[in-house]
This record gives sequence, structure tokens and C-alpha cells, in this order.
Amino acid sequence: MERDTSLLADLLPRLTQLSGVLSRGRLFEHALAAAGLSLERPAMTVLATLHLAGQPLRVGEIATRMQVVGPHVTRHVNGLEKRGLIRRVTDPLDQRARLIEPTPEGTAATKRYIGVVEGWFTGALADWPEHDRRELGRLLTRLADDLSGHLSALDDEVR
Amino acid sequence: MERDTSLLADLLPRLTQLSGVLSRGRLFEHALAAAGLSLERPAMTVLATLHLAGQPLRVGEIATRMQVVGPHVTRHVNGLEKRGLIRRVTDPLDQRARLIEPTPEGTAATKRYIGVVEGWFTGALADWPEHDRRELGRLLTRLADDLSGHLSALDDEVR
DNA sequence: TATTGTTATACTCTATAACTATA
DNA sequence: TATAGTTATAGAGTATAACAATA
Repeated sequence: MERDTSLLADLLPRLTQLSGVLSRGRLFEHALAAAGLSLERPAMTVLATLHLAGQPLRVGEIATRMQVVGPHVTRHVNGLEKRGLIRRVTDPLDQRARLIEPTPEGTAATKRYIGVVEGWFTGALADWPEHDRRELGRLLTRLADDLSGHLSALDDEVR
Repeated sequence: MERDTSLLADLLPRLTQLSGVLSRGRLFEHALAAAGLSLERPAMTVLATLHLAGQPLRVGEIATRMQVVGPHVTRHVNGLEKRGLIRRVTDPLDQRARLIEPTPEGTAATKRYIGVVEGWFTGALADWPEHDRRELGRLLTRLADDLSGHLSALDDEVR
């Protein structure tokens, strides 16, 4: 019990710091600039989500994967479409739905961006022993899942 | 090299997910409600920063520790002062500076909040082997430091 | 002249509500 | 009537710029 508290006293500030570096930090802005892109970060996240999926996705599906709400995705899809980075295709199976798919330019832009971020992370973790990198991946996966699960439970309680 | 890429392909989405849970998630709102507080999250962060420091801090120092900019702190300090949770004391060593210190009510509120969050994290990590919890703390500390360091280096390059 | 803090303003990210079109 | 998406609007969080007071 005593030990838990002291672990948490250390862990919480770290998580806060990390969260700040990733979300508020200029890390992604740097990567966007280095990739020669002038996009808002959530727009880039839409592209990255499509890239990770490896197939066209509906607006609602993108929203779910980004853990945001539909209109937010619509807004950035609008911008991406104007720039010619994605295309809206009506889903042949359901005329209400739209499938969002990257254009060749969108795919190229996404690859440039991901390349920059990966290179940057590789550099940041260059000195890490292989074992630590693997452990971090394992623990972070579990932490993200456990925290997400607990958060859902909390939301359900309130409901 | 191949291995780095595949690690990162896994790590980056995890970090994004984690960052989302912590920053956008309703975790802290839940904790505030459970502690019986109606404060904005950054205001609570100001209180937590003071609590962690264990002593009154200047506005600028709070901003540095929160990794935000001065006016942002001023704004939330204004709100906290109105609610009687902190006090502004002119620094005897420098008439320009103000030392921010929690009132007894502020201290009590902060303790309630931290207690809720720690209890919640303890629950989320309850099933974790002690070894994993310690490893997570160690690796997260290093990750946060390395990423912060790299980010500063990037900022300097741009400058 | 440099620094600490404040005020005023604006921008980014995300949410909720109201609506349209299809099912 | 329910669902997919869009449009319009609002709010939280943070930044930049202009300023005041003190050093």
C-alpha cells in the first residue's frame, strides 16, 4: 500500500509530462513541417488512421478509431478533400455512408509524415537496450488497455 | 532497423491512445466530481503542482512546471483566488513577483482529488505484478525525459 | 533596459444540437 | 423510426501581443 502510493506519486507526473509532450508539444508540428505539409494535426491523424487501416473507412469508423465524435471527422475530411488528399466515395452497400480513401497524393504525404516521426522516435530511443524497448511496448500496451477499460467502467457507472 | 520500425509501428498508436485517455478522456473530470470539486482541469493542475512542490511558487515557476505559458497560469490563478483556494503573496525578495500558496481549503481539496486519482490508478494496476509496475515507472521516466530532450533539441534547431 | 506578471485577444481541438438523406 | 453524415454553434485549453510595475 505504501509502495503503491509512492509508485503513483512518481508515475502520475510522468504520465502528465508525457501526455503534454505528445499532445500539446510541438513534436507533430515539427514532423508536419519536416514532411513539407501544412495540415492541422487532427487532419494528419485522419490520414494516419486510414493508412493504419489499409483500406477506406467510413466517417463513423474513423471517429471511433480516433476516439472523437463524428462532426469532428467531417470537418477535417472536408479540409483534406479540398486539398486533394482524400476522396469521398459513396458506399455501394449503403447510400447513406461515405467511404473515405486517400488519393495518391494523400498516401505519399502520409508516408512522408510517418517516416519523419519514426525516424525521430528511432533517434530518441537509439540508446535504449533492445530489451527495454520491448518491455516498454508490452507495458504501454497493457497500461493503455487497462486505463481505457477502467475509464469505460467509470463512464458506465455514471450512466 | 527492421525491428525498430515494427516496434514503433506498435508504440506510436499506443502512445496516441494513452495520450488521448489522459488528456481528452474524462478521467480527470470523474476525479474532480468524485472529490466534490467544480474546477477546470488546468486549475486543478495548478493546485497539484503546488502540492507536489511542497512550497509556494511564483507564477512563472508554475508555468514552467506545467509546460505552459504565463498568462495561462494567471488566468487559472485568478479563478482559484476567487474561490478562496489559493492566495497571492508578494514575494518579499522581489516586489514584481507573486508567490502562490494554497489556502487550507485549497490544500484539503487537492488532497481529496489526489486521493481519488491514486485510488483509481491503484485499482487499474491492481493485477499487475510488482515487477511490472516498477519497470513501467522506470521506463516511463526515461521515455518522458528522452522525448522532452529531443523535443528541446528540435526547438533549438528551428531557432 | 530586462524581467514578472497581467489583460486582451485569437486560435486549435473537440463537443452538442439541429438537420438532411437514406434505410 | 433509426442510422450516417453534415452544418452550425459553443466551449475548453492554450498561445501571442501589448502593457504595467519593479528591478
